[in-house]
Amino acid sequence: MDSKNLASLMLEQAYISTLLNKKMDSCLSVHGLSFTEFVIIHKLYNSEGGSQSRIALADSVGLTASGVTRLLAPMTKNNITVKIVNPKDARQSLVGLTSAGKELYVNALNSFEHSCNSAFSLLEEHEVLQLLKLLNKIKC
Amino acid sequence: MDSKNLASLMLEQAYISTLLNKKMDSCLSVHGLSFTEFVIIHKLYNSEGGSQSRIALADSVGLTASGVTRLLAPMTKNNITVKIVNPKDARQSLVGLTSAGKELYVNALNSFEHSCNSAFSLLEEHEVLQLLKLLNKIKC
DNA sequence: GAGTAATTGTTGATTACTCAAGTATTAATC
DNA sequence: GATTAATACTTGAGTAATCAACAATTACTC
Repeated sequence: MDSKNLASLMLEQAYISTLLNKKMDSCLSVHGLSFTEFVIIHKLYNSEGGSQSRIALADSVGLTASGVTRLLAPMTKNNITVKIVNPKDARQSLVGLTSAGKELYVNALNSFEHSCNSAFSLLEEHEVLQLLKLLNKIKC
Repeated sequence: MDSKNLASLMLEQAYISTLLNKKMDSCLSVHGLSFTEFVIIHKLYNSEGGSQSRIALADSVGLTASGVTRLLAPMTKNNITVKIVNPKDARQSLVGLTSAGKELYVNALNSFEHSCNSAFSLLEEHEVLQLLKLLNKIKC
């Protein structure tokens, strides 16, 4: 396999990703959310029981525990997320969405999906699935 | 087209990209380079005439002009890049690689290609090309 | 050719992280 | 049951980027 192609792929992927991130940030800014914040509330909304530990959240999002702490502080202050004490393990504090947070998610999801539609509008359905499959073969 | 698939694709892509970025950062750190710095010297090494304006560099890398200025300052101080005054346009200052910079690039490229090989080792050649083609259909 | 607009950078202030070190709690070992 | 190790955060310090505002220069228009 030609290393040159692999290098190009990596560079192209990184380039596209920065641009997509910016696109998503700008589309979500009308809801007062960054893309990362949206990903967090998306994970919370779609997680079993509606709550998760900070570590699990960090892993599932690709952030450090520290990053999650810092991200959640203002969101909790703004009544989007809540800290739920775990009675079985005092080290853990679970994070959940408030009802305001859930509502915010539903609205933001709408904008997000719009923006995804626009970004991927040149792809046929089978290409989307193919892309997903190929991305999942990458070893990070 | 199902919006849910597109949303998943966006989220998956973002997740993989952060992990890949970290992987590249760590593989290049032995050369004292961040991934972004590597991308910069890659563009310079492979650009016609061996030099580029800061704006062109910023665009090709997905950074702002400001980001490029800040990135290049220490690299110029460390004798990796040089500022070349453009006699035809005093606003522009072109950026080029020093010979130390070129040498650094060649060494770093080796590590980078190794890391790409590892990241994409589960992909067949035709899948790599397919992935590249699909990524280029994304509208950022 | 003077005046306005556009381009190319740089800089101060801010944001979004990271890492390393610390605290608190739970689990494992002897 | 005491000690050591591991886990789940949090916090201080630092880094890498952003944006908005600025200066310098060039291009456009009348």
